[in-house]
Amino acid sequence: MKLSSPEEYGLRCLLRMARAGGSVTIPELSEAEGLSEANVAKVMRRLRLAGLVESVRGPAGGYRLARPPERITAAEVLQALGERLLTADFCRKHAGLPEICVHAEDCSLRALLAAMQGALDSLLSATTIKDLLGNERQATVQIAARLAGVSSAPRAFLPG
Amino acid sequence: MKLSSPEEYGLRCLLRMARAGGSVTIPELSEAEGLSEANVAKVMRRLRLAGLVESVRGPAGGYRLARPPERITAAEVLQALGERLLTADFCRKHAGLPEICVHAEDCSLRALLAAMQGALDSLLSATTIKDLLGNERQATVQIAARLAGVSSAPRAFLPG
DNA sequence: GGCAAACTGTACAAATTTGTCAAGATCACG
DNA sequence: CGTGATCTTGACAAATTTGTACAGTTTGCC
Repeated sequence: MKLSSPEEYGLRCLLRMARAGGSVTIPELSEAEGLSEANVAKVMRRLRLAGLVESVRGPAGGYRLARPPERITAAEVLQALGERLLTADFCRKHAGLPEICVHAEDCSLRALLAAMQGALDSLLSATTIKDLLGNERQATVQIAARLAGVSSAPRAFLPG
Repeated sequence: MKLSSPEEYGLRCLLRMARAGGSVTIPELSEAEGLSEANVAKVMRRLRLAGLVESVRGPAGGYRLARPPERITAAEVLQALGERLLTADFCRKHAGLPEICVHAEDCSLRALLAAMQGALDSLLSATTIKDLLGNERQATVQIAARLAGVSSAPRAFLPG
């Protein structure tokens, strides 16, 4: 069980964009993340189709986040770039007999997958891009706070 | 993000074995799960190397669980057949620059992966093969009970 | 209008994962 | 002690995933 390449690269690119603040080009992301431009383009396309980023063509173009970082969840990103653990066709696409899913074993496998997905969703839908902007230790603290249902560092509005 | 084939097949075969009670052969598992014998053999080998099942060769041979179903966790099974979300070489084996991991973005990705793995471990190490032996609904209830820290159906020892 | 920078989209190549095959080793039983 | 059922193992083939190439489109700027 591991993250697919698009899932990982998509997260990395979004984090880069969030840190950069404004508009970022494919060559810039390519350079920063050590990925080929073609590969970055492929990932960014999917993020655009999912509505997580917006693109501007032509010189001075590039990508920008479609929403502020605190309103983009890790769950949305992974959903946009990969599949869930338990898909609708799970019982169809696997080995052998079509009626195999009526057996108890397979159904309980579905139960396990559903529980795993649920555990991940709790975490991922509470975690935003903004939570991940610090270093590893800071991000760990933010994620833990989210899971505990504690709003991180409540502070006054800053004008502008 | 999805289960690898060995992970899925291994869980299925272990559930079959647990239901069967005693010794089960590769042809039997192959038939029951709709997998080729060669494929079953490959998966069972890894389960044996991980110490989750024991094999007997020769006629009347086969595989049996190395421990009772309530002492084999889903976490152990997945560990035996696949990789964890965050491996030691995560920062080494990925695109480009070796020093890329000193950057804040990548470290916070590590934080996310670690949190995801932690959430899954909580679930998977509390869930045993025995919890999955019923049908889908029953398994769902068992898993939920484990997560809540409630021991399922406490009952008296049975002699033998 | 022409050029260059940038995104878009499809088709193809490379790498990894998955599945199969075949030859070998072990053992119960007669 | 031979035979057949069974597990064991490494090499190979097929499928999927991943990465690249390339030909296009858009747009700001001169």
